[in-house]
Amino acid sequence: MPDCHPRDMPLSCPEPSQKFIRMNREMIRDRWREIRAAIEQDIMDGVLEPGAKLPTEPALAERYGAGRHTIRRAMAELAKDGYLSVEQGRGTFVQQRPMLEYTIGPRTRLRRNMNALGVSAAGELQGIDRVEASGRVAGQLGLAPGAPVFATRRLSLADGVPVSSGVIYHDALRFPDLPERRRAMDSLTAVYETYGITDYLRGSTRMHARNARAAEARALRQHPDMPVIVVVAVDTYPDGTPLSFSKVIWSAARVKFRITTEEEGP
Amino acid sequence: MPDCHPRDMPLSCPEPSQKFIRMNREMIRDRWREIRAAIEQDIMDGVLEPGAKLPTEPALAERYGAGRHTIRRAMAELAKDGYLSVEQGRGTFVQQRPMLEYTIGPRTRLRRNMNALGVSAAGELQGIDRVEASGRVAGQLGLAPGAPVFATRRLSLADGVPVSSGVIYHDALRFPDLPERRRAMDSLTAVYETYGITDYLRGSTRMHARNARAAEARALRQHPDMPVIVVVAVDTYPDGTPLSFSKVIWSAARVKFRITTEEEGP
DNA sequence: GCTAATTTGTACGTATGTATC
DNA sequence: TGATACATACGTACAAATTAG
Repeated sequence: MPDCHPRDMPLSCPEPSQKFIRMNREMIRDRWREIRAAIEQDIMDGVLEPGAKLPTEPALAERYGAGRHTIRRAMAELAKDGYLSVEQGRGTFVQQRPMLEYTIGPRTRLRRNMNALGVSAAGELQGIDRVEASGRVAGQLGLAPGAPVFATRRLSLADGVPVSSGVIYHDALRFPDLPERRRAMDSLTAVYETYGITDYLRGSTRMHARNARAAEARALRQHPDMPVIVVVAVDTYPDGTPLSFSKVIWSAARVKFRITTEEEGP
Repeated sequence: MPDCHPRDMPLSCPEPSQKFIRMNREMIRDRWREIRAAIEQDIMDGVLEPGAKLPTEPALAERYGAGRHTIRRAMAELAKDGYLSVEQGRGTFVQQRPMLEYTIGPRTRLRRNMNALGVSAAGELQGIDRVEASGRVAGQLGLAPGAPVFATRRLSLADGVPVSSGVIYHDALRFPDLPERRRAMDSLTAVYETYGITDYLRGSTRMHARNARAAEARALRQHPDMPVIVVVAVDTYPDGTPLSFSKVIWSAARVKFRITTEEEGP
C-alpha cells in the first residue's frame, strides 16, 4: 500500500485498484489510464499549478504502487496532450497553455493579430539566406525556377512563448537589400513600407495538421507527440501579383485559427 | 544474428548495429528509431504495399535482433504518423493515406468539395436528436438558451474511408420536420432547398488541432495518436442571419484545408 | 572546468490480459 | 474452444542530459 500522508500533497493518491489489493501479482488493466486521469484531475483542479515540478518517476511509481513504466506511460499521454513537459535530466513540469486565436482574413497581419489579443509579439530572426527558388517556390511567386529568392526563417513568440516557426520567401531582385532592412525592424509590414508597399492581401491559405517533427517540437518547446498546424500561404499585392510565399509551423497547443472573409478593424 | 533470407522479404533487414554484434548485452541507443526508419523506408519504396500485413511483433523482434518492446515502440511511432494501423488480435497493417484538399470559402459545400476531388461523398447519418440549446449553441444560432434545436450527428466518408465526424445544430422551430427530410436525402444543401433556401454562406470558421480522443479515433478509424482538426463553423442566410452551427472533427491524416476569400466555380 | 548526484530515456526480459479468428 | 496476436504490467540495467558542488 503506497504512502498517502498529508505531507505528500499536493498530489492526490487514489488507491491501487481492488484487484491489486486482492492479489499483489495480478494483472491490472489500464492502470496507466487511472494514473493519467488522477494527475490530469490534479492539474485541472489547480492542485498542481502551472510550472510546478512533479515528483520523480520512481517516487510516483512508489506512491501509486505501480512500476516506473506505467508511470511513464501515463506521463507520456499527459505530455502528448499538452498538460506536462518532460525534460531529461531536469524533471517533469506542469505546462501552461495560453490559447491564442489567430485571425486569417483578406488582410492577415501577425503583429496586429497578436496585439489584438493583448500579448507581446516578439520574434527571433533565425537567418536570411539567398537561395535559388525551387519549382514550388518559384511557381507560387510567379518566378522562373532557379531565380534568386530570400528565405527568411523566423521564430515567433507571444509573451515569450514560442507559437510558430516558419520560412517566408521573397523575390531577391524585387527586394535587393531585404536582409538589412528586415534585421533593422521587427515588423514585416514595416519593411514592406520602406519599399513603398502600403497594402497587401492574403492570396491563398492552405493548412493541415500532423505530428511535430523532432526539430519542430524542439524549436517550439513542445512535446514531440503534440501536433502542429502547417500553414502555407501566399500574400499578394492589391492587384493579385504574388508578394511572398510562406510556410509556417504553428504549435497546435497554443494557437487556434479564426477564418473571416470580411474585413476587420484597423 | 537475425535471419535475413530472401524468403523473408519483402521486409528489409538492416543489421543490428555494430555495437550489438560486438557485445550482445550492450545498451543500444535509439534502436527503435533505426527500425522505424527501416520500415518507413519499405513503405515509402512500395516494398510494403498499402493493406499488407506485417509480421508479428515477436517475429520482427527476432528479425531485427531487438526486444519486442523496441519493435512496439517503432510500430507505435509509425502508427502515430499514419503509416500503420495496429489492430489487437489481428495484426499490423500498412495504411493508405489519400489526402483530400477541402476548400473553405464564402460558399462551402461538402458535396461539391468531394465531387471536385473525384471521390464519392457518402455519409452515415448517426442520429438526429431534439435537444435544448446550450448557451454556446443558442448564442451562435441567435436563439434563446434552452430553445429547441436539432442536433444531427453524421460521419462523412470519401471513397468509403471516414474523413470527418461531426454535429450540426438547427433551429427546431424553423425546420420542424428536419429529421424526416434529412433522412430522405443525403445532401444538406438539397434539404435546405425543400425549405426554400436556395443559397447560404459560410459565416465564421474556427479551427484548431489536437490529438484525437479515443472515441474520435475509433469513429474515424485512425490511430489514437494521430491528430484531428476541429472545425467550428456558422453558416448563414445571405443576409447574415445564422442558419446552422456545426462542430466537425476531421482526420488530420486524410484532409488538408484550402481557404479562399473568392468565389469558385459552380 | 570537472565530478558526482539526480532524473529522464532506452533497452532487455517475462508474465498475463484481451480481442480476433 | 483454442490458437494467435496485440495490450499492459512488472522488473532490471545502463545511457544521456542536467544540475549542484
